[in-house]
Amino acid sequence: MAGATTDGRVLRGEETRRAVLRRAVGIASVEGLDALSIGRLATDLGLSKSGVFAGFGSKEELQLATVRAARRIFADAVVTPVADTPPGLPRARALCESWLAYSRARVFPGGCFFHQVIAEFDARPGPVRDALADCARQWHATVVESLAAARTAGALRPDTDPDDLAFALIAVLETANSQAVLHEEDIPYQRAGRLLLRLLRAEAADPADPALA
Amino acid sequence: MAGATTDGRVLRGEETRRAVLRRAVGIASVEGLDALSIGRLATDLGLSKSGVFAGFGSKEELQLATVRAARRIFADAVVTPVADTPPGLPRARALCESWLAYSRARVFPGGCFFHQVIAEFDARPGPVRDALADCARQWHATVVESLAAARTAGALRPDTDPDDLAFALIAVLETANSQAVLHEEDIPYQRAGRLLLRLLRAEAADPADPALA
DNA sequence: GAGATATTAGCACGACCGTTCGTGCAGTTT
DNA sequence: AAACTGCACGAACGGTCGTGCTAATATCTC
Repeated sequence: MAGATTDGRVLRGEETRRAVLRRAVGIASVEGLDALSIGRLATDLGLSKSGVFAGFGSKEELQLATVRAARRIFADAVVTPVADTPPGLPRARALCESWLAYSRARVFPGGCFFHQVIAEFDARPGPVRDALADCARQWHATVVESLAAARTAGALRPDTDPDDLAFALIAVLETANSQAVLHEEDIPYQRAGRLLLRLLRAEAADPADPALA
Repeated sequence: MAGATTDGRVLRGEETRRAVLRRAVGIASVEGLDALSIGRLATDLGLSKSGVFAGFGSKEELQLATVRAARRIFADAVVTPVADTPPGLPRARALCESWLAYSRARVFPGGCFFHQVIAEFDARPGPVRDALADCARQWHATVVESLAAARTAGALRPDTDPDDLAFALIAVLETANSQAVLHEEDIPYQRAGRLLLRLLRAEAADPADPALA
């Protein structure tokens, strides 16, 4: 009972699982979840194929675990850092900047993990697609929330539709990521920065709001 | 000499190549270019694996041919239909509407072919990535051209940056496609329609321009 | 210590992969 | 009619895939 949390065996297992997933999110962000192969992961990490397999039970479970791992990394890289900026418009802006930095810094080597794998699975019904849809919904909701808070706080015009605005902001972010990765340029990020500000200013109650400096 | 164009053998060959590519673009738009397998195409079409292979010479050449085929389909579905609408702002708007209709109608069963496969290959250098980058550049240039024409015609404000505006428009289009496919909804398309108009109006010299009705 | 338990290794399986080869056949040329 | 060309076929190659087994090896409980 006392050893339930200190069992060295399961601890070791979790550690290798983590190692596998660390590698898996990297591969998947570049080549997709389908390119994840158990044998390749095993070779890369000096493990046996059956060892990797045993840690997940099936390829689909490996894919789902990879999505969950990426979700944690995304949250840590994008959402958590803005927790201490004031809610409302400042936080909305911070979220966008944080996302841009996340893509630019290649937190995942292939750019945004979710852009890659959502495109891969969006037309393929199944548990993986469902998990990804959930991630997308939550991220979207996070942005919408901050915009709604900004509106109720009076920083955005009352007739602003937070859903529409969030859609536009996210569209700019995703497209910046996509074009920057595809053409190996920085320009899309600069463009996105300008456009985000313009979109927010267009809906701001006070266009000279210091949060949009 | 006279028979150069009536050789029934090469004609038959081209026909099977076309059949293969018809199937290939469909598969690739849903599952990606990597999911194209020569054996699967052969089985689906009642051909032999080696027959399909011989028609392309390598898997990569099959992928490139698939991209070229998709490019033609895209041009026919999106660009060609707007050739008879007047250049400038009307054509820019028509291009966007045409793109939206192309995605909505599932000209490719998995939504926009290029959204799918660009996400798949954007971080993987090679001939396929290069070909896709070319497609993206050309589409982007098409939109920019129409916006630049609109500006020189006086329909857009002189300080409008056609590149920025094209980026924003394309961002809205791509995101509508992505979300509509992922969540199996129509709402993203409606949102995109509204946002496109708002973006264009914001840059229009005359916000009441009949082209933006 | 002995014994229970959880993680890893080794090995084999059937299926599918891209690719190559030799062959048959339909159409063209002479 | 004979020689040639181009497409498609079937069989087979070496590899890799995901997935089952059965040991071997750590770690915990007693």
